[in-house]
Amino acid sequence: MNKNQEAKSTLASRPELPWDNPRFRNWIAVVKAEKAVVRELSRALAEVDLKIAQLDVLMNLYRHPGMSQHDVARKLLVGRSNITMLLPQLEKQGLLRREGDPKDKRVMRLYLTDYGEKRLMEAMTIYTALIDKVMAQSTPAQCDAMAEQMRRITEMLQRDDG
Amino acid sequence: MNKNQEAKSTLASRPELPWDNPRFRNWIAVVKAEKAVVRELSRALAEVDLKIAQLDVLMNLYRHPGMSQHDVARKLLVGRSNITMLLPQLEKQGLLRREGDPKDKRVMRLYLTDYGEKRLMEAMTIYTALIDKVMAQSTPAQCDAMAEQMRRITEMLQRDDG
DNA sequence: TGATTTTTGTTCATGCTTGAACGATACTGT
DNA sequence: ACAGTATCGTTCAAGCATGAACAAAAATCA
Repeated sequence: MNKNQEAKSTLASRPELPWDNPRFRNWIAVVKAEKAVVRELSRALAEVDLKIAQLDVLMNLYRHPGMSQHDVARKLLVGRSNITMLLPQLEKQGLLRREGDPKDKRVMRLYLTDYGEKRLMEAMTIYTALIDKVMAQSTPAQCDAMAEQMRRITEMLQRDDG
Repeated sequence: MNKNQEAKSTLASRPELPWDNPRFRNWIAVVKAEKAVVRELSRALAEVDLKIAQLDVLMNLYRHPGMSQHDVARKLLVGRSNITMLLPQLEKQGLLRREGDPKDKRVMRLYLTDYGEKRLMEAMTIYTALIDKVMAQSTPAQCDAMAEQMRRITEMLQRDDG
């Protein structure tokens, strides 16, 4: 392996290295776990021939039928062009349909088809199974506490944004 | 603004949805928070003209001077080709140098330059400042507990991998 | 030794995401 | 009504990550 650590005399002399900061190490753990779950989810979703980005769109359309492309983009925190280039694949597969809004000819309203809903349900079965397995690593109370922390973080950063 | 949300009657009629699963909602909170922090970190790192992927490489080289490209790729959970295409930018900036290993002519050993170390420290100042702000949303005990959960998750999924 | 298999890094084609520029449409204020 | 402004969706070029295919160099083993 690699055992050339003698250059670390410099390291020991440095005060307060980021890697010794417990908060920093804790955050790294979050990133790693998120990456691992996303990776696993990607693999699992291949079984129903869906990408995560596509599933995100379908999920939002299920909850909010008739969303505009702009709405979806904002909800998913991606650019509008991203949605534009994502939709043709989904439409070609017959998962959703786009209808021009008669009130505002600029916007396209998006609706899940029955087939799209069926495929969404298949994907969600896979998704929830994975999340159940992941969250089963902790007690429900711990999960709730963790989620609460995460929501505070998100809220704090969004506050800084605006 | 836009206030056309009357399509919500449909929502109430839907039975037992994944979105009502508390564990599922909790995980979504994790993903959102992670995304928000990554987004903010990207913006902040622009000040020192570094991408997150580049910083990841520099951080690992600081801790393990002489790593091979393969080692770095495995550590960062990315493909080897990714590293190949990442290095020229860093080398051109004078942040690191590549040396062929005399013992094994296949491998290229990577070392941070003094300048690279300096730039790394600047970036880490920004990084840790952000993480401190983020983690300050919870008590140290809560952060530790959360990180512990995350480590269990990562470990569980890696076990499934192998 | 010589043949086979692994490993390391590179190249290349592909796909995803972004941001800027654009046309069409709607809104605002005078 | 009209000129200026804002919004929605599209297009396009650019940046990044990925995986397959490849050449060079080790490692393995008969």
